[in-house]
Amino acid sequence: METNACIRVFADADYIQQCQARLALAGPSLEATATVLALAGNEVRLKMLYLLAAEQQLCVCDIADVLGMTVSAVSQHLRKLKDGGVVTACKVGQTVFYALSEQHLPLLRPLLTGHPATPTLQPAP
Amino acid sequence: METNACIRVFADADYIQQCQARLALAGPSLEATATVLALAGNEVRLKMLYLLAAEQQLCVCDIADVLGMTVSAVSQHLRKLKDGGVVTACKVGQTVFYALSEQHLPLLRPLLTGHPATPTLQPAP
DNA sequence: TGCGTGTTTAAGCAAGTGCTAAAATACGCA
DNA sequence: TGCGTATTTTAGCACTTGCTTAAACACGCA
Repeated sequence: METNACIRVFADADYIQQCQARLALAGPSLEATATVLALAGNEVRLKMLYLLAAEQQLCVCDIADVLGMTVSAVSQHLRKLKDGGVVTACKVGQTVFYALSEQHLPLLRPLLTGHPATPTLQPAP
Repeated sequence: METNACIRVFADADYIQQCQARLALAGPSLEATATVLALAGNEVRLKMLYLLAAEQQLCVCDIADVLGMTVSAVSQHLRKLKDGGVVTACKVGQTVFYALSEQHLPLLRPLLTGHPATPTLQPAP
């Protein structure tokens, strides 16, 4: 009943069905993970997440200054991150501070560590 | 000299520059990571990687059967994964077996584990 | 050599992405 | 109330993505 099974030496139909069963179980979890990775798999957004991991929290216009981008563009990225549950927003007066959300931190932390970084303070040359 | 710095209570120009310095160091590494995450951040490709992690290696048409997709579509995904150094191809006769590459495995492994799975064999109901 | 099978490639297209520019909110303060 | 600032939203547009279909390779075998 397979649409295009090749003439494999071992298994075949059983093998395919076993893989499908595995995927049926892990599928939803994988789809949720893919959503988060798609958010982190953008150069600009990953830099934002890296900055937020280092600075705890940042407002929109500071992120825009650091990245050299429009406030509008940054705001749109942050919206996607917030919708995906990756960051949280905290409004103080008229400025909005964004921070990493706890929700996906276990998944994200290993992706944000191990990059070359200044150890908090770098000496002048 | 900032384009749109908001009136922050602490730091400002110094603060921005410190963040920029941090990004200048981690930037290239983050960009490489973003490339891999963009590949993994696709539902279909993440499932492929998950299957390869479980089965060690799979040929194109078996992946197509398991996912219920066209061989062509699967092949195009595998090409991207191979170009990104995420999987390797091994041609045996006329069938090509794909496997996870060692190169980005440290980054990918935590993303592929922790999903609900059958422990190799599941009993009949 | 020719056919069948496994895979890749190319062209085309609908849908999605990420930016800009401009308008719309939201808030604090005089 | 009105102004200035921080942010969001909208519309528009160039570009990318992921699929389908069809053709092209590549390999094993009679």
